[in-house]
Amino acid sequence: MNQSLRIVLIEDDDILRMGYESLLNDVEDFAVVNSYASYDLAKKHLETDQPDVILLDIQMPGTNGLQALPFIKKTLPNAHIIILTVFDSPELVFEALTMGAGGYLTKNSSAAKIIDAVREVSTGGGAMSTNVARIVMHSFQKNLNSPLTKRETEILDRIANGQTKPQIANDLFIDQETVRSHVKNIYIKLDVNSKAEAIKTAKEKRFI
Amino acid sequence: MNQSLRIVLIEDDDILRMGYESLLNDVEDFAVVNSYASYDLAKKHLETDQPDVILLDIQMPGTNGLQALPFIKKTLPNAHIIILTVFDSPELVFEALTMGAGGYLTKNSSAAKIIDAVREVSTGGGAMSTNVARIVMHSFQKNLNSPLTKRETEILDRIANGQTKPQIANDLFIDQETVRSHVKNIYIKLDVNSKAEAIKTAKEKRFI
DNA sequence: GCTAAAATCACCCTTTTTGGGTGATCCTTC
DNA sequence: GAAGGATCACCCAAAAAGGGTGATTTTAGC
Repeated sequence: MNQSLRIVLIEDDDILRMGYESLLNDVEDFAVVNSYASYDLAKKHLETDQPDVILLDIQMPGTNGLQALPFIKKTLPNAHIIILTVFDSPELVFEALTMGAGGYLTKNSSAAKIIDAVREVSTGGGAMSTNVARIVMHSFQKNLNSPLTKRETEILDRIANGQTKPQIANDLFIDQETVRSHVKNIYIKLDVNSKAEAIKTAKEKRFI
Repeated sequence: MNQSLRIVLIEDDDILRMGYESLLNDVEDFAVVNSYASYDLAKKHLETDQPDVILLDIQMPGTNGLQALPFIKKTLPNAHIIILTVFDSPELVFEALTMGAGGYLTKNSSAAKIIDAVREVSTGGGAMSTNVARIVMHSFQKNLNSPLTKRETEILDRIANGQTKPQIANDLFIDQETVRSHVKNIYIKLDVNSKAEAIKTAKEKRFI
């Protein structure tokens, strides 16, 4: 027989929590096993709840959602967590994703989107609302008008990965002096005079 | 009056191209102004086509979609480009996103998803299919079982950003010797003996 | 085919940074 | 009160960085 997908809600707004609960319970193979108004209230029950998916609000009394994330991950390593919040600042999104959230939805998401997202993350997939996708995609975008040449970019990239000039020279089959020469040009173009500044500037301007 | 959203398709499969064209033309405010079987055929017309959104296949005869991306971006800086392909390898996804694609859809996407995506990217939003979202989210995930302490992580992170030990000491208001001490412990924990190796290992294992 | 930009290498020089060893003190947290 | 974490100290030699100045060769755009 097919087991239902076990879902836990952690959301401090009573109306919303009940709304999500009824929404998700109406889905054939979904079962909201429990719902809590805060992580502090939820934590001692999570282990017995054995959720497959947790919908987690960020703003909550006591331990907030992002703070709770690593603890949940630790007690339930196989649970998939979807952040469900009104906030969509890059900082919060990135923190949630680095902490291992499987999804990040803003609360304007449609019922269908939420149901889709739960199903998606339960199989190890990813789910995010379009505004979050925008933020994430933006973070990947490189500056296409870099003043650095291909070779210079290659070398600066290696410097940013901690390689020394001799190592770079060796890897690229060129002389150390050539690397030095490129680095000097990089410094001039970026108007800096040290590795740290070069990396900082290049990252800020998205040249690397 | 409201202008229609001008769309251009670049897709080498005739059947698919016609299918997308008819799908998108059926949308009230969408207008497929032209469609091409390759970028090489499209390039001289793109400027006059003035598309708002371009659906771009990767696999094509001649210049492929990813190679074409920077050129399109250059001639049409305000056009939004959606990659529409069968491939979803991390490498291709990241390359497309760094090159400035506004969306990345795999070809198993439903008609509704494609229409949504076009509308979304046209307003500067992001769009990706769930399998792509999984790849992208995965790339953010940090290892929550790092052997490094908070301070060690902080310091290794700064090393990875090119800072020298004296600079780090200064920024963190601690002595250089303390930084050295942390670095030594980091090297022991990671079983390495240079910055480059430490950064490499830490990035591979997602400790930073 | 010419010209400019990019990539390559050379040698001058001093200062800074690195990495290894060995040890000690002071918190905090369980 | 014990352990792990964070702090600082002093030994040392080797490595790397950065600044200046100049030259050659390759590649790419008009």
